[in-house]
Amino acid sequence: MSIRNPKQALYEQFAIVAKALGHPLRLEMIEQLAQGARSVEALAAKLGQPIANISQHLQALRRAGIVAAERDGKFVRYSLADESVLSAFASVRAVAERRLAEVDRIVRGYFEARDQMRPVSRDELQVLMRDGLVTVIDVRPPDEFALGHVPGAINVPLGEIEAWSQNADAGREVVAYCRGPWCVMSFEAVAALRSLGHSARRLEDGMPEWKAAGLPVEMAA
Amino acid sequence: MSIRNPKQALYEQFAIVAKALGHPLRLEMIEQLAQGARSVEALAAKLGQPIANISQHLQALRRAGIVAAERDGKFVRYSLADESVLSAFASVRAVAERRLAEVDRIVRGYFEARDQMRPVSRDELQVLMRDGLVTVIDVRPPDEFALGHVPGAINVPLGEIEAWSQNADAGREVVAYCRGPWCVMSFEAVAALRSLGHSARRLEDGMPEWKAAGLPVEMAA
DNA sequence: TCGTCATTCAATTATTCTGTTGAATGACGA
DNA sequence: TCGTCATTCAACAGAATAATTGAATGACGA
Repeated sequence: MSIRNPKQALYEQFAIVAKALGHPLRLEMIEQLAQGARSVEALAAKLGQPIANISQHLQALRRAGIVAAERDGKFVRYSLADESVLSAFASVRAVAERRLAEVDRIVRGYFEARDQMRPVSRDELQVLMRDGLVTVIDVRPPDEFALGHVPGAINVPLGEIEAWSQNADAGREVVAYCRGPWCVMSFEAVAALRSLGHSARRLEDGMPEWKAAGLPVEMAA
Repeated sequence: MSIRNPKQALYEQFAIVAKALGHPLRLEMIEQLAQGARSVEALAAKLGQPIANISQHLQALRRAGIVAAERDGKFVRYSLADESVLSAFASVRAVAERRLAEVDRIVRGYFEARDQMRPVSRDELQVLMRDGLVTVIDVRPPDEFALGHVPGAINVPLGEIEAWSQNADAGREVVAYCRGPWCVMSFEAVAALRSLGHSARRLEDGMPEWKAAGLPVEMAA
């Protein structure tokens, strides 16, 4: 244990990152920080935890290079270190979603007792679209898009995000959605768009919920 | 803590996956399993660990849905549960690479010092092979080679590099690959070949990435 | 049916992690 | 310079995890 070859040392570094992701509260903190920078106090209030506890978890995340700290007046504002954190979060979730039968069960229960913390709600999106303030993209594969999508949305499958973004107005905000709140594709789309300099957010949930809410659905021509 | 809403329960499931990735030995096991299915005994031998220890870590990985078990005669063969595991591994690594200063130091100090030449990308290698310009050697042990290798590659385990090079055309460039971007064997192979007067480079990554990219894989006869 | 043997379980100890408390730090505004 | 207040540190108890040992399982082959 004391004598480590470089290979083992590397694995230890990787393990530090994964271990930092290995706690429910820290994951929740990461999702909060994905919405924007937060002070320790704000995070603590949001998550209903003692401030000192949040502070310590933030230290752990910082040691792993997952979050960055920046002083802003009296506050220290924490934010995600970079976009790669979001994709790591998304792929951990992808493993959990595909493999843990229990997740399905929990997710179903979750739809009934949802709380408020998704970036853009359906109602909010309707207002934004009515006022022409955002571009809405549907990142699902074309066949799913053809079966019904948010009126006015553009179909931009994940693989085409980068090409599409080059012709898009970089100053206009993009709202991405896919299959639902636990679908990774819209996370990845947002991460990709942000790293390309665009302003992007996720829709709170996805197509099935939109249709279930009785909102208009457009079919392919 | 005892009363969990569905959201927290969900984060707990995600945390189980991340926690399972949060141990150097388990990460090493995952890299091994990315090469192909392995028995407990084979893994233990490969990593120099007690069998019971490996078995317990495998249970942890299985609980997290990261590996799958399948009985094969007397042995239980473990393998990665699906492709999403590899991408989770890769994104954890990406976070570590970008953010941990120590990783940079380790990588520069150990890996890059041994390989100042640009590694060969997969696309580049395909062109070089198509045009017959290079000899490709797979420096992994024969058992891993047998489970799948780059078509046309020759299996030259590390210990046989010197003997093999004496019968090889010294004017022909060699491309070596092994288990992946962090596998040391191809670095050492390239270093050995260069010191023997050959022209040698590494493939940028290794076998699991080649297979994951959907490129053809050849099995042993 | 029985022995073999790869694998798993159970129990132990050492280590690490978690959450709480209260005190210390240190930047800002007066 | 000093008080205020967001944040961090230090220290503790309780819980979880890791590695080791030896015994128990249970599927295969004879």
